[in-house]
Formats: sequence, C-alpha cells, structure tokens
Amino acid sequence: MEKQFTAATEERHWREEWERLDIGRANPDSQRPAFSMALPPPNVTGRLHLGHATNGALQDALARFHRMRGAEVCWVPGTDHAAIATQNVIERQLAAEGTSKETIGRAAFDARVESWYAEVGGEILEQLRRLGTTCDWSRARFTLDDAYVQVIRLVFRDLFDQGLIYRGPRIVNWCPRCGSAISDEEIDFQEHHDTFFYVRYRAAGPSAGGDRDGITIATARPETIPADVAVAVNPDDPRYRDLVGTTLLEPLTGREIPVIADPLVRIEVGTGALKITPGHAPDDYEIGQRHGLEVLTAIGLDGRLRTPGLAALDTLTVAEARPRAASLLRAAGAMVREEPLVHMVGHCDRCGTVIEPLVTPQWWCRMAELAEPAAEAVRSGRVRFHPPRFAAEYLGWLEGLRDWCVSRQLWLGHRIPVSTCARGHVFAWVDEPVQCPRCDSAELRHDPDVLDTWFSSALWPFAILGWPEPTPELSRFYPTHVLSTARGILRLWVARMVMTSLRFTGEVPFHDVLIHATVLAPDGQVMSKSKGNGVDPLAMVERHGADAVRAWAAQIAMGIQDTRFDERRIESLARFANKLWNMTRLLWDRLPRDSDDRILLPPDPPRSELELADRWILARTAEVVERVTASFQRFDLTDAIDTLYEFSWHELADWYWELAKDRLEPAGTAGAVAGRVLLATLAALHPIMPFVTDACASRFAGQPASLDLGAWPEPPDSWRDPEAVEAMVACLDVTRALRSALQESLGGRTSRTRRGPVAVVRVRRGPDCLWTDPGRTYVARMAGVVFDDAAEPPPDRPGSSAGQVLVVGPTELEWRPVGEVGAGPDLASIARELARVEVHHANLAANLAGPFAARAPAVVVQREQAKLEEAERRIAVLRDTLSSGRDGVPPGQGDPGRDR
RNA sequence: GGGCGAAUAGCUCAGUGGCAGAGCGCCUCGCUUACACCGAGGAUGCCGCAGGUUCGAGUCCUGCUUCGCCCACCA
Repeated sequence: MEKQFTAATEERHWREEWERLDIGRANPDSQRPAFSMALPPPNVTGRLHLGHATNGALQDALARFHRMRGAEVCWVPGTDHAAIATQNVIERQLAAEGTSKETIGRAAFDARVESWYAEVGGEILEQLRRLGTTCDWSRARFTLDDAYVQVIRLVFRDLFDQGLIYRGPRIVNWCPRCGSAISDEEIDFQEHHDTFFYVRYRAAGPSAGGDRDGITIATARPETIPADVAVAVNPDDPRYRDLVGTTLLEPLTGREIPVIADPLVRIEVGTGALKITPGHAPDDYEIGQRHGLEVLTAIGLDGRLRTPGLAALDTLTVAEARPRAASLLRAAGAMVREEPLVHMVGHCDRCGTVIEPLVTPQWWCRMAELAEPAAEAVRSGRVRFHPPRFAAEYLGWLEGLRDWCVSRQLWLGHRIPVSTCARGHVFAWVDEPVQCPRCDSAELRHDPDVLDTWFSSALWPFAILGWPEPTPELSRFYPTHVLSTARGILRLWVARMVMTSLRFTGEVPFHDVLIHATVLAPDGQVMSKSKGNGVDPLAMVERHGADAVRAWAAQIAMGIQDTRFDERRIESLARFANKLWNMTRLLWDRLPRDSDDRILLPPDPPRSELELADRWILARTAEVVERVTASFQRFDLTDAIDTLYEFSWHELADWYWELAKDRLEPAGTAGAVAGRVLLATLAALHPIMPFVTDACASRFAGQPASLDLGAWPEPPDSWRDPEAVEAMVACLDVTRALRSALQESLGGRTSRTRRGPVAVVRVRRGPDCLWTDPGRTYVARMAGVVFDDAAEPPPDRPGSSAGQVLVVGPTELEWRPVGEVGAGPDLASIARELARVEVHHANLAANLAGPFAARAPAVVVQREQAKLEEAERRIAVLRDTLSSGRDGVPPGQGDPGRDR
C-alpha cells in the first residue's frame, strides 16, 4: 500500500467500480423496503456550486445509509431547463458577442439553446458523479424531455378544465428587459435612495374644500401621474374626511379625478393621501378594482412612457421621465416640497432590471383550492420539516396566497398548451390539435406564452416516476421519503410540489423536507457569480478529495446556522481520510495476506482470549455505531461525522492501534479485533466518505465489492462491556496525567527510543486495572514508565517519598525520574496549583453544604462528592510536596525560568 | 413595520440544564518501522449585555445590543 491515500486515483477507480456494480440502480421488483428521493434538478445554467455539492453529499449519505440498512433505494437525478435563467445566460453570451436574440432570430436562438443544454446538462450530472453520488442515472430526467412535457400538458389541461387556470388582465411584475411577467417570488428587493415628491392636487371646483384648495399627496413616481385616476385617503382620517367625494385636478394634464376613501391607505405615511394609479402599482390596482376605477396606462411594456397627451414625457424611459415630470410640477407650482426617500424597489431576480408593475393579460393558477390541502399536509405531520421551524414559514406563505401568474413572455420554455380557434373557442390540449374540438375550425392560434419554469418543477417527484401511468416505480417509490434542498426555494418549489402532488396523486410528494445550510463566502457574503466570490466544489475535490468535501458537507449541512466557507475544515478531513488509510496500512503490513494481497483476518477470538483493551474497543465500537445510526436516522450528519472522526482518530488510532501494534501476530487476538473494529468503523463512515472507506475495506479478504453492498454494522451484544470501558478509561486518564506531569517536569527529555522508560511509578491507591497486568502494562508502555511495586503495594499514606505525587480521580500514585536524583518539584507552580485546587475545593464544599445536596439527583451529588474527595487528596499531597520541598531542595532549583 | 436565525478560543464552528469543546493557528518537545498529511504536551474564554427561573444556566424565560436572512400594501 502507498504511504498516502491518493484520492484522485482511488476516486477514479471506485467511481468506475460503482458504475460497474450499478449501485444506484433501483429495482422496483425487489422485496426490500423502499427509500426514495428526487434530486432537486439543478438549473442548466452553468457549473455546479457548493450548494449543489452540499446537497448532493447529504442526499448520497442518506441513500448509502439506507441501502446498507437493507432498503431498495431509488434516487432519481435530473436537470431543469430553467427557462428564464437559461434564456438570460444565452442572452448575455449573445450580448458579449455583440449580437442579440432578435438579431439572430428564433431558429438560431433555439439551436443555440439546444447545444447549451446538451453540453452543460451532461456536465452537471458528470460533476455530481465526481462527488461519488449514487443516483440512479438510468432514470435521469430533463424537464424538456418529451415524456415530461406530456405530464406538464396533462396537468395544465386538467387545471384548465377544472377552472383552476384562467387567463385575464391583471397587474403583474413586469420586467421590461426580459419583456415578461415575473412571479412575486422572483423579485429581488433592493434599497433605493430616491426623492419623495409632495405634490399639490388642486380642487376641481369651489366645492372642493374651500380655503384648503385641494390635497397634497406624496409620491416617489411623479412620472405615473398621467395615469392617476383618483386620490385616496383613509376613511378614518379626520384631515380629509370632508373632501371625500369631491374632485381634484391631476396636476400634469389637468384631468378631474375623485377623492375616495379606502382603509388600505395608511394615515401616517406621507401626507396620508395617496394618488391612485391602478395601471402601475399593485395596491393602487387593488383599490381601483374595489372602487370600480378605470385603468390608465402611462408606461408601455418596453418601460417607456406612453403619454400622447403629454409630449414632454412621451417615449422617455422611466428614469428619464421622472426628473422631467418633477420639473413640470415645479413649473406648474404644484410641487410643495421634496425630501429624500429610502425605500425598497423590486428588481428582476434574473437580470436585475427594475420591475414595472403593469397590467397585462396573463395565465393564472388559482391558489385557494390548492393551498389548503398543502397546509393541512404539514399541520397533520404527513410532511415534516428539518429543522422544524421552516414549517411555520411554509404555512405562513400558504395563508392569503395570491393567484400564481404561470405565464411568461419568453422565447425559452414550455409553450402554454392552449389554442384559440377562429371563432374564439379557447381550449387546452396535451397533443397539439389540428382543429377546434368545439367547431372543427382549422384556424388555430397556439398561445404564444411559455410557462413559468416552476410550474414544471412543481411536478418533479411524480413526473419522474412515470405518472400518470401506474408504473411499478410509482407504486413502489412514491411518495418519496426525503426531499433535501436549500432554504431559498421553499415557496417557489417545495410548497408547490406539495400542492400539485396532493391534487394529482392524492399523496404528499415526500415526508421529510431537509433544509440544508447555506454556504457563505469566507467574508460572510452570499456567494454569487456577480460578486465572483464563489468557490468551485470540483476544485475542492481535486485539491482535497471528494471524501473530504463530502465530510465537510455532512458537518455543515444540517447545522442551524449558515456557515462561512472555510477550506481548513476540508483540509483536516482530507487528513482524516489519510489517517484511515494508514490505520489500514498497519494491519496490511503486519497481518498475513492472501494471494490477492488482501488481509486475512485471524478468526474471531473467543471471549476468554480478549484482554482489557480488546474488550474496551469492541464495547466502544458498539456504542459508537449505535449513536451514529441514530444520528443518521434523525438526519444529524454533523453528529455522525464528528462522532466517527473523534472515535476513529482519538480512540482507535491513538490508543488501540498503539496498544495493538505489538500484538499483531498472525493468529493473535489483537489483529482479529482491530480488523473487525476497523471494518465496522469504515462501514459506518461509508455513507459519508465512500471512497476511502471502500479503498480501505477492499484491502481485507472476504469483503463485498463495495461496503455499499454490504450490511450496516450491527455489533453483537457480546461486544458491550461497561466494566472494560470504565477500567480502560481509568488507564487512559492515568496515562495522560503521567505524560503531562513527565513532560512538564522533564521538558524534552522524554524520547523513548533513546531513553526507554523515563520514570518509576508506584501506585498508592486506585482501581484494580492499575495493579494488575494488562492495565499496568498499557500505562507503562504508553506513558514510558516502569512500575516498581508490582509485588507489594506501599502503605497507603501520603508524602514521605522522594517522588512526586499525582492524583487522578480515584487514583493516587507517585513517580520519580529513572536513574536521576529528582531535580525537585517546581515549588512555585505547585503553590499555584494548590491555590487553584483549594478554591475548587471550597466551591465544591459550599455547594454540597447547601440545598444542592438535597435537591439535585443522587448521581450528580455523588459525582460532586467524589470530586470533593479528590480535591482533598490533591490538597494533601500538594501541601506535603510543598513542605518537603522547602525542607529539602531549595526553591528555585525547579527551573523557575519556565514560570510564566 | 413584522417574523426567524445567529452571537462560544486568534479564525471557522460543535455543544443534548450538571467540571466550557473540536479543527486550524500559536508555544514546547519528538524525524518512535501505519501515518511529519504524524505523535506527546501546553497556552488561549465576561459562552454579546442586563435581568429572571432553577440546588445548578453557554443551554430555559424576558428585555436589550449587533449581524444576517425572510416577509410586508413605507405609496
């Protein structure tokens, strides 16, 4: 075996091996219980980012875990055409080439899109493979596939026929650059620093308010004044009550408009009077509808003014028209004052252009009927969120949901499957018809709009399993079990999947929704292409290995907090992979191997042949596997990887491997135990770090072709051994205390190769394992000491010896350097420690004397009592050392230079 | 304006009412035949602030501060 784990080589090998073994293939005919997931299809807009990688690693860990637990796992991958996002990408490319989609035309644009999908779509799935994910690649779907398109049309037609989809003019979020409607969820609000204009609307006649002569309104958008149809005030506002019902003169063109009262108007904002422009503001539209006001339009779909009656503004852009309108108002004497205004302005999520609310005809999906069942599914617990707080956000959104604008005016996407005939019959279809089903007219006009990309995504979990056909996959793997995704698309996608699934399959689409953490750039900013602060996951894989990236993802994925990217964490996990490799290598070096160079494990030793360390590590393995199993089951991969890391490195390697080293004879128990314990650990790690674990496990004879195909470790009950754990922990504590004391007193003079044992130790009191052989040998070996009182324990009395005394829990022992007259203890540091222990002791004593002793649970009191006793003993030996030190060796000889 | 989350070592983060932890970095020591991508030891904390509950609070409650995210009809 190589001295280091070579991630790149091993990964290539194991990826091929897993493909060959067809690990990810889901067999709907198997008898195993099912576990299924739908991979959130990445947008085919570019390379994979860290969020995809994190989510992929998280899902693959679950897939592998359940496969090893005996489930038939079906994890379906795929990609999303992402109409608006992809169109924007292509448009930016065209712009960079100095052209545009209008210049090259539809056909060339379509060809361009097609080759983009072919190239990038495959690349994205390939990148997921590089992470070692075991999706069922044979089931990969693309939302533009023919079969998928059929499902979309079917759903659309049903919703249309049931009256849940309708077309009508309404105010929408219009992106003038995209030339399309945008849904409420795709608006990016940004803070703008604008001007708040206070504008006087004069009374139209003497009846209107007498001496006050009209109303002053406040607006940020004077350019929309030509489309004003009213001024609204709150019905409870005493300032304006008498003016309701009168008319005012709109100050730019002098039209007469009424003063109306509506509760939506907030008294405290601006002047409490609101100009009503139903054509260009969502609230105004609502108020206008309520009062039966007409909709005037001053801004066209291209974002330019359409004010034929006001030539000064006509055809200007909004940005140009605003100051122009303001100066017209000033010239007319209507501008009362101007002040700075900080407010939020909507931008197109995809291209950043300022959204214009405009009234246009669009297709709408009625939400009321779909939302309530979706809410109920979560309230009843059929769909659970992890972390659970996201249920509240989900439910909150479903309340008072406005109808969903499902049409877009894009070149790219699924055409709305609706045609209108020459006689005006409108009908939805699945296969495009040649004549009208109502009147047989052959003059059909296919609706030019395309569907919101989220309409197709909303069908993902059942569409990919063959719905509406009653496929074996659908009956076997649907509803899916887990959906893992990012927080940002909870409404956009997750909620809509629940809605459509309940409507069309009568089932929830999934039971557990995992919302994983968002990875921020190291500076705490959101990673984004425009900021250029993104981290390429594939570069991380190349630098540190896929296992390290996956283990990092497991660590951060289900943490509550969003996390700043920190490459050092990935590095440390890459070292962990190397550690596992070298732990395997030790066994490979020392144990016999078969003709294929695989480790031949000695037979399972009878219990009677196990010594303390063996019993301890078997017991700890059982405990760790049990804990990790539970962690996986509650999606706590942070705990799973942390527990396994800690155990593998700091129990298995640091202690057991060191102790077992000398006992690794071909037929010895240590090799047998080490092999079994390592294999169990590798198996438990496999869902998270599949490459290195397979690479290591495959060095053993008799292993499955991949750990993924083997069973999840189930340590037998006979491995449990609380007594061994307790005894071994005592040995480890003593060893650590001795190492610490030795190194503190002797500095660097502890090189074991040169010196052998460096101290002589006599145990005064302590657990049996320190008096008897296995435990005593462990301490001697690991701490580099010899015991000199094996035969007869010394009298149990403190002080009166040449050595220093150590108190470790219930244990008390004394030691002195080998062959040296003790240099004498460092009296100053001992005095400091004494002071510390005395304070600790006083605290413990006070606590135990108070109500604590009566109220706290007995175990806790007992523990504190034991601490008190330990503190008492330490105080005794420290005082003793101090006084004998003063009598004997002069203070200061203990190298005061090391004092700090 | 409303809601949610976060605040723990120099940095990035775990932490489940009972002795404050990890990784990285830092200091000392060791090139020990699995691993120097290693090993041994060490230093480093007002657990954001102020109250409260409790025998006991980093952990539960209330208020506050700062940061972040989401929502919202601040026109």
